[in-house]
Formats: sequence, structure tokens, C-alpha cells
Amino acid sequence: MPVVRMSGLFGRTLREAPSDADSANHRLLLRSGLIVQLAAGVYSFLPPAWRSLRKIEQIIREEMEAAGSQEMRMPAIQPRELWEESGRADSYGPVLFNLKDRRDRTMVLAPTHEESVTDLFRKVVQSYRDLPQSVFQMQTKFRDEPRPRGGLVRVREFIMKDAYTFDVDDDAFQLNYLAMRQAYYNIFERCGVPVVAVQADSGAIGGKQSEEFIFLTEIGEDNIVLCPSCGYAANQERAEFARGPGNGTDGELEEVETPGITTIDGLAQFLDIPPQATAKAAFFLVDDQPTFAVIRGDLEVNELKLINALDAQEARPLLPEEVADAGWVAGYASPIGVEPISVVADPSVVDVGGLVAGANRVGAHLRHVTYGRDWTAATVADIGMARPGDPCGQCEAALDMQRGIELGHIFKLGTRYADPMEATFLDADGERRTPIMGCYGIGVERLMAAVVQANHDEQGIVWPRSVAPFDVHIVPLGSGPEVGKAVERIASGLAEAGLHVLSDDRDERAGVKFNDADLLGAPLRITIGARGLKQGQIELKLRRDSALFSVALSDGVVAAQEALHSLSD
RNA sequence: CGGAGCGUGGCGCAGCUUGGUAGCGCACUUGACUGGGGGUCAAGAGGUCGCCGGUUCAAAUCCGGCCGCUCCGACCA
Repeated sequence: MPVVRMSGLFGRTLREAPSDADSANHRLLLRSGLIVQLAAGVYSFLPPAWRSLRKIEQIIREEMEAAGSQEMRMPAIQPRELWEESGRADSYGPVLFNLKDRRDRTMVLAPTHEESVTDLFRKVVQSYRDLPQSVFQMQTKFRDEPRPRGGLVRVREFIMKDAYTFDVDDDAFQLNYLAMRQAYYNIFERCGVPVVAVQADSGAIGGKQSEEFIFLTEIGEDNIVLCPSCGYAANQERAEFARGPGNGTDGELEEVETPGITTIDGLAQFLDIPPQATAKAAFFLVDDQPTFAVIRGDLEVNELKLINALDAQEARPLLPEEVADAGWVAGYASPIGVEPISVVADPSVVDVGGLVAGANRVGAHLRHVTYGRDWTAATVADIGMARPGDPCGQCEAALDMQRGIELGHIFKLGTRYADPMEATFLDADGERRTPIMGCYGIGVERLMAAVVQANHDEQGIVWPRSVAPFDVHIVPLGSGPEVGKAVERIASGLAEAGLHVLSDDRDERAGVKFNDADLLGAPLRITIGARGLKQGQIELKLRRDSALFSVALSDGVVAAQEALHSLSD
């Protein structure tokens, strides 16, 4: 690859970042002139950024192929009917970019490709002899996100690597799944981003089992619950936790006047009991059904768990007037007398003795409210939101919570798509069967943002060599012919050795060049100046170190290769 | 979709309260000096002040509407 001259590089560095960038990676990507925003969640990727993205893609490609997957390409424009077939036209609805073709047919811009790959399967695969299969694609996907944010973290147009596997049964599927899982670890490791695999909810993609690969960072938008003791890790949206010993006290049902007390904290103070000795009610509309959720006073309801517990699609808190319409008294609600079918109880209020709960009358509560004796629920399920400090569901140690960015997500889809789309194959006995599918995604630009977030300092990006736009950044100082000749010699020598070289041929001050070199973050900087050349020396510096070392001009190419080789990545 | 904020030259900002010739720093162009961590001097170019409407002799400034962007929440990979 030819040497790139900075004077001709398309893009410019900025001394000050645009004010609407608040994370380090976003600021640096903008300041270094790597990305330019066009609209909310829509970016251009200038030549250095594109080089880095292509290196990331190549790493992904290599690992996918090593895991036995074949690269292919699928359409970005798809008929909406395809999405109606799978039943996702509505559930995915608002995120779909819709458009009409000239014949007034409604098309969508694909946000993901489960439908199209399932369609392909049914058109291409007929026999168990064709299985297992694993295919992947890296292409632009479109999602009309409600709120793009965080620079490249949540955007509306992005490259996604998606892989899909098809197997004859669960056991065969597990092999594909584990191969993909390992490939994911390899990919993130090679890109220089530490990740943790966590249990996750499969959301709009559907399916049963799923794991997210999370880069832990304070700028992340997901809450990740981690057990420092046993290693349990899960997204807060589905994290399990232990409820600890019951705090109830047994006794007769007893009404107590509590005028003006409508909060758990107030109630606990008023009665001089711990919040754990109370039960609280939370009201939701779950798939159009008013739902009475009961949980221990100090805990919060996790709406996603509630949805899953009821096998529902959506939930939202009830409005005050809807609570009243249901006959419930906000602030003093009691599960006693409520139809069990509309009650969901968290284990924290079941078999823990008598708790203080509302009396379903303003200004009064009940003591010793006991599940089974005084009330029951049609559904008893974990609907609690895990929080830091809660005991781990596996080992009881106090859980920790950190923010993180979801870089990859792997799912067991089961027959979620094959069933409604009638994708089948014939087994050895001539029986028609449904393939077990898996899908495996990685957001490519988001990964690049994570690379920068995980590898930067005050001065700029510190690219891991594996995904750096340039391996070497040459800084010529002084304009004499001997400098030019030395630069040419080193640059062409490195380029011939297969390295990607950027040479700052601009007539700028040394300070400007050094600062831009730090900002752009090539792993190795080579300074070639008139001063050093008098001693026949040039100067090498690794971006991640502060040490400079001089070598003879004649040894420059070899020394540079050795320096790069010393980087583990 | 709820809450908050911001739109003035490529970037960062002031000016708006109290209407009256559109400004500063950086970046850019030309020249000179300078030359190893964002240098100095001089001379320049560049803006229908997001858009539309209203008030007024006069609007970046006041009023109304709309659009865009950012953040928090909802939602969402």
C-alpha cells in the first residue's frame, strides 16, 4: 500500500471538539477528523476511519470463517410482507424505515436479517444432508432509533456483522453456538477491547437464550450486574438476585391508621419498621391488562421481567386514573381482595411471614398481611430489579453494578422464525422438521468507538496495532534535502515491508505535527529531523510509551518493524 | 413521546436582558520572520445570525409557529 501523505489526506484535525460530543471516543473521533456527522445518528467515515473499520471487518471475517461460517450478502431493501410473515412488522414497527417504491409497494430498510435469511433457507435448504449451516454478512443496517446518542454508540445507519446458524437439533446447535462464542472472544481480544459475556434478554430478536458481549465503561448505556465472588454477570434487565431472609412478622391481620403516609419510606418511619417488612404494590398495563404487582417494599419492579413472567409483549405503568378505574387505591393498595389472575407476586413477598401492606383505603395499612392466608397471586415470579449490594442469586455475595456498551449479542433463536415462515427440512426418516436457528451480531462502528474509548489518553487515540489506520506516522522536521531523502528511504522501506505509513509532509511547526501524531494515534512515530540526521540518527517512539529511542538511519526500517513487533497486539 | 438546553463564518464562543453599521479566539489565504511539542508580525477572504411569519422607521436581539441538533427519561441492539 502506498505511503499516505498528510498534505493530501482528506479530512482535518480540530483543536477543539464540537461541543455536543461528550464521551472521549466521540470527541477524539471528531477531533482527529475521522468522522463527520450528517444527521442525528448518521455519520461519514473519512479515509483513516474507513481503514480502521476495514481492519476490524477483516478480523471479524477471519474469525467467522475460522468458526466455519461463510460470508454472503443479503438485500437491504425488503418487502414489508416479509416482516408481516414473521410477525415483527408491528413489534419492530417504529424502528423500521419505511419507503414506497414507484408501484406504491411498501418496502423497508432492513434493520437486521433474520427474516431474509430464513426466507433464503426455505428456498435453498431441503434436506438434513445440507445441515449444519453457518453464514454471515457485514452490511449496512437501518434502524430509526427513538434516540440516537453517544456518537457512534447508537446510530441509525450502521454496519453490522450478523451470522446465522441452522442445525438439525439442539445438540448440534450448541456446537455452532459455542464456536461463535469463542470467535467473539477472539474478535474483541484482537481489537484490543476487554469484554465480559453476560446473560441478557433477547428483546425484539426473540428466542430463549442469549448472551451479550459487554465492554465495561462508564459511558455505556446498559447496566451490568456483576458478582465479584462467583463471576455471575448479567444485564440488569434480567439479572437474578437473592431476596435474603424474610422480614415479616406473623400475627393476626390488623388495621392501622396511617394518615398521609403514601410512600414506603414514610410508612417504615411511621411504624418504625424496616422497608423490608413492607409489601408494595405497583400497577402496570401489561398487554392491555391492568396488573397488580406485589414486591417487597425496598425493591423495584423490573418491567421486562414482568413482561417475560406473563409471556407478554409490552408493559407500562398505569396512569393514576386507570389505577382508580381498576378499584385500587394508590398509596394504600392492598392485594387482599384483588382477583388473583391480575396479581403477580415477587418471591420476596411469598413465604416470608406477615408484611405491612395497604388496606385499600386512604389513610390505613394492614399489618401481618400473609401470602397464602390473606391473598394469592396467579403468577409468582421473579419480577425484581437487581441493584448493587443485593445478594448474588448464586453465592449471596454483594452484587456490583457497572455501565457497559453492548458490542455483540449472540442468541439461540430456536424456531422463532422458522415456524411462522415455514422453513423446514426433511430428516433421515423422511420427516419434515424445523431447523434450530442461532444469530450472532456485532456492531462494527460501535466496536471502533469502543476501541478508541478503551485505548486513548489526554493527547489522543492510542490505536492497538491490529486496527490502527496507520502502523507508522512519520514526522519529518526541517525542509532540507537530506531530510526528504531520509523520509523517502524510511517510508518506502516500511511500505515495501507491508506496513501502512502516514507521512506528515506539511510545512507545519514541530509542535503541530507532534500533536496531530498523538491525536491520530498510530502505534509508532518516527521523527526524522535535520538535527538527528547530522549524527545519522532518526528517532522512534511508541505511541503508548513516553520513551524515545534513536537508531541509525540505516537501521530504521528494521528497528521500526521490531518496535511494532514488540507490541503484543 | 415527556422534561431540559442549544442553533451567530470550518470549530469554540460573545453579542440578545435595554432593538440602531455582526464581533472575538482558533482554523483558512498571502507575505515576512521563525523552525524539535499547537510561534510572531502584517495584510486578507469568509456569516441571508436555523427557517417562516408578526411587531417596529429599524429585528441576531421582541412575539408566534416550524425545523434541526444535544442531554435526561420512556423506548431500544
